[in-house]
Amino acid sequence: MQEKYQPAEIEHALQKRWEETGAARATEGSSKPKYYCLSMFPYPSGKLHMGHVRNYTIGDALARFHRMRGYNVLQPMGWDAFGMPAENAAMQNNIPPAQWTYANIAYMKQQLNRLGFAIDWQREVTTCKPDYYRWEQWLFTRLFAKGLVYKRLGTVNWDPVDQTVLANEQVIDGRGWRSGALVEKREIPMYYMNITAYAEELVNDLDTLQGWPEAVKLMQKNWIGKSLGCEVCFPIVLKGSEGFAESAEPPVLKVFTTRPDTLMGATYVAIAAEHPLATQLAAGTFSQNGLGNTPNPALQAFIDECKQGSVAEIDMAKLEKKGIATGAFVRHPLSGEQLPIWIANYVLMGYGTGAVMAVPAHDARDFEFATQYALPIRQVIAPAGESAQDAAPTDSSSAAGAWSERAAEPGVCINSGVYDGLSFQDAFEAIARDLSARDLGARRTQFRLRDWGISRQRYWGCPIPIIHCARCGDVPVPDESLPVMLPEEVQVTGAGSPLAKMPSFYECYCPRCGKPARRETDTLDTFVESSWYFLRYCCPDNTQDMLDERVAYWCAGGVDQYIGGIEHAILHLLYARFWTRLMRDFGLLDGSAFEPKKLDGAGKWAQPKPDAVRQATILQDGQPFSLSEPFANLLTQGMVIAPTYFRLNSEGKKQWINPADVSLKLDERGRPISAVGKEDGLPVAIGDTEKMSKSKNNGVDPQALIDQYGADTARLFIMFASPPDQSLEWSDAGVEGAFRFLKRLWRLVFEHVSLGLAVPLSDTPQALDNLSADLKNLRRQLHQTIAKVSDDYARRKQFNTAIAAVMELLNAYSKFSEAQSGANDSADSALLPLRRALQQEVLEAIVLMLAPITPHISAALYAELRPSRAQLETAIPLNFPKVDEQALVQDEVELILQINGKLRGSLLLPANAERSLIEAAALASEAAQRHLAGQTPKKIVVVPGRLVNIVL
RNA sequence: GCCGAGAUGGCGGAAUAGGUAGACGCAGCGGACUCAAAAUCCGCCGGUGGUGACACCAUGGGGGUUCGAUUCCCCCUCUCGGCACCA
Repeated sequence: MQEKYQPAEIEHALQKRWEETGAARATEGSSKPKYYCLSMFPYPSGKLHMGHVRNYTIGDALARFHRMRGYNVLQPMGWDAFGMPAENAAMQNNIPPAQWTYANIAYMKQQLNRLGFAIDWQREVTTCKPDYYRWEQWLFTRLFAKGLVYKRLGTVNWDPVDQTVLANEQVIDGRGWRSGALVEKREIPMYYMNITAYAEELVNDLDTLQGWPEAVKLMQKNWIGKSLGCEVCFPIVLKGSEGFAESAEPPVLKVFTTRPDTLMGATYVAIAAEHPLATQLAAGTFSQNGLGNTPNPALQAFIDECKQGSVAEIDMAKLEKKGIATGAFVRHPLSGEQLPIWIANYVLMGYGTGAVMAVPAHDARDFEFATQYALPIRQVIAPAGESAQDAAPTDSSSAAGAWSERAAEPGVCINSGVYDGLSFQDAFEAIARDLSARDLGARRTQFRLRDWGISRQRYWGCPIPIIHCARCGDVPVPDESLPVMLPEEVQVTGAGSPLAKMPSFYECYCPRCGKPARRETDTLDTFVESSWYFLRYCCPDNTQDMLDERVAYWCAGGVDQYIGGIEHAILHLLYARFWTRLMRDFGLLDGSAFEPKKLDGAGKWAQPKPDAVRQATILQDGQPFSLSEPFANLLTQGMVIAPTYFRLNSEGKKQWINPADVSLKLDERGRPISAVGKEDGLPVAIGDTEKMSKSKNNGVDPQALIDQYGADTARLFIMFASPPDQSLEWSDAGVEGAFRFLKRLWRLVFEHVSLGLAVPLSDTPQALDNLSADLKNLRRQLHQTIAKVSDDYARRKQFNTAIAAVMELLNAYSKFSEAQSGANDSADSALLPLRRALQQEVLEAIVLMLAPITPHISAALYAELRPSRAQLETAIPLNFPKVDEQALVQDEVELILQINGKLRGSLLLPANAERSLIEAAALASEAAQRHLAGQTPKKIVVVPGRLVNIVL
């Protein structure tokens, strides 16, 4: 055995062997239970960053742990390869996006292998390759035929100088990031996916996800935002138009409200600037009884003003509330009162009907707006707990005081005529009923969730398989013409869509009538690729079908463990849940659909199916395979965050500087006060601490860490630094400690092995009866540690505490060994063989417990400890240690002694001591006597196995 | 602005079901070994008072429930994530 720990040497040797033997390959149809361990695939941005290392180390640790526990494990990896950064790189470096992407993939794949992840690379999926994206084109055409994909206008950020659509990220302070031009909203035709059709199911099924964090389920629930309320119709009137034609049905303005109980407090209505009524009133095309047909330039000016700025909701929400009275009115559906129609920038066209009834007394936003524009505020709800009499009736703008959150809470109706005195629920019912009777409203369920716009006016994405024909309309590309290939040689300029400038791409013939037609040049949102990649891992080699029955084997009951960043808690996970249901409803995830398929000629899968696969396909708990929820257990990893640094360039734009190129000046307490560039020594501004990202250039490259210390130290350190679901501010202080620990482990094993191997104590049960106290104690700690570590891996998924427990055990081992070497020549040397056997048992267990996290050193050390058993040919050759319950038994326990809840001492008592004995011992103790000073205790609290509290 | 999460020594963090606050590690200080250095090993290490035993204070801030609160409840501050075209 080598005396020194040399990570580079052992890691390279093992990685080579694992690769040669296909150690991480997963095959269907073993008798073991399956465990599908999935990590979110990376965007190939160039290099791995610390977030990747953290994510994939967690995944690998869980995969290896379960393999050691006897599972048939699948751990795949792939590339979320379409997206904007490739186009930006193309512009910056004049390199085609495809070339840039494939180069990054090659580099990052090598980095992943250097970290020793047990990935089954035979299942690698790359989303920018036609053999992947062809299937989403294929499904798109079917979704389109069923109306689950449809076309309508959508609003985008428009850069008027570059004449191009911008992503929200490309809009900085309301300006285009390249041109600096003020961004405008523009409506263009786009394709949408009808996710709202599944809103009910998506929100209801959250309750079935027992393996998901509550926070994620809550965020999804709020995002979908199911609310019960009323649709209320306000008939539109123009001043002076009443009485002309009473019989004529006036057009109505529809609003949605969750608070119909406040309807009598509505003092105006507000519509979004994009609302059709706003457009008509401004243009003078809304007319009634000969009125309202003159254009209103002031309205038009306000609507145009609202068109400025980005479409991002966060920007909209931060806007100062502004509005304009249209001069038009509506009639209150119950009171008949006339209320003014305002156009307001705080009303979103995307939610509900794009119009709201405003109740300033009981809604914070309406209150702010009404206060600003001196609109009436009418209190109609008495706060719960206060009687209706106590609340002063108000009906004037002068009553406007400060807003109190309590005003928005449900209470009892006042100032509401026939509804006075009714509770929220009763008023809701009564008003809904009365509206319904007048045909001016009805109960309605409204979702906050909007349909998913999937068109992108960009090049590096999956082409949308539609052909626009002047005669036939939008025609889906027929199966035999799929895939629509994305040309890989292209000029990206940042102005407009490259595909729209390539006649060779868009010129085509209509598949229906054969006449010249134009191919769609938009590409799909990259969230589409990441919505189903985990299913394709099961069958990436199938050239005949999108999915096959191997999905039924690996995804029975869902992916067993999904691991990824908390930033994906809403969008990605919701889209994946949605797509899984779409594929289910198209029979793609249906056991019976797999069965009769012809699979011959498709390559590998033409082989007879293993029984386990067939059974998974046909029967699962007596039901045919079907999948709705893709991820049974979800671990949302906290962000790896780092400070951002920047300088302003001559145009006033921020140039982000990587933390590696910055040196900090610290104050006495170690806090950064200023920063300078390492190269030039010039000052650098310190920005926020944010998630590592390409756009803020604050990612830390783990490569240096791996080069210096090896993969095991990098893995150990990042897992030890904090629990996986917590965000982690990057600092490499402490890496040294992880490395030291591995060196120390190596040395202790070396010292043990040098004295000759022993048979572990656990293999000689007859010896266990003769253990001395110190042997018993160490062995108890060993098995307590095994129990704790197993629980941390399997249930808690908290690795920092598992590592800490192993470190403690190694400390105890070290003390024990030292004491032993002093005792060797004394009388108890008869115990020497037992001591050696226990040391062997402890070291083997430590090495195995660490194997999921530090697989290389573990495999190498186990080979020294158990040369006969170590099968280094396979990736995870070893069984996880088992707890010996007998070793945990304790004769005496320490109880904490408290007096009035304060720690005053401890008691050593038999583990089975009765309450009376515990109380007596507590009262008799020296500490109790001192504090009691003759007083009689009021009561004594005994918590078995933990503490005694004497209350005075 | 809205939704979600978090805040514990000089630093990362532990305390799993309301029961010893600070495990484990980093940094620091002292010592051993060494010609010396590195490496390694041993000891100390939240604050205040005390020679000491010990006492008091302390888990972002303020209040509450409890024999007992880092943990539960209410209010507030700050930080992080998401907000539909970053992925």
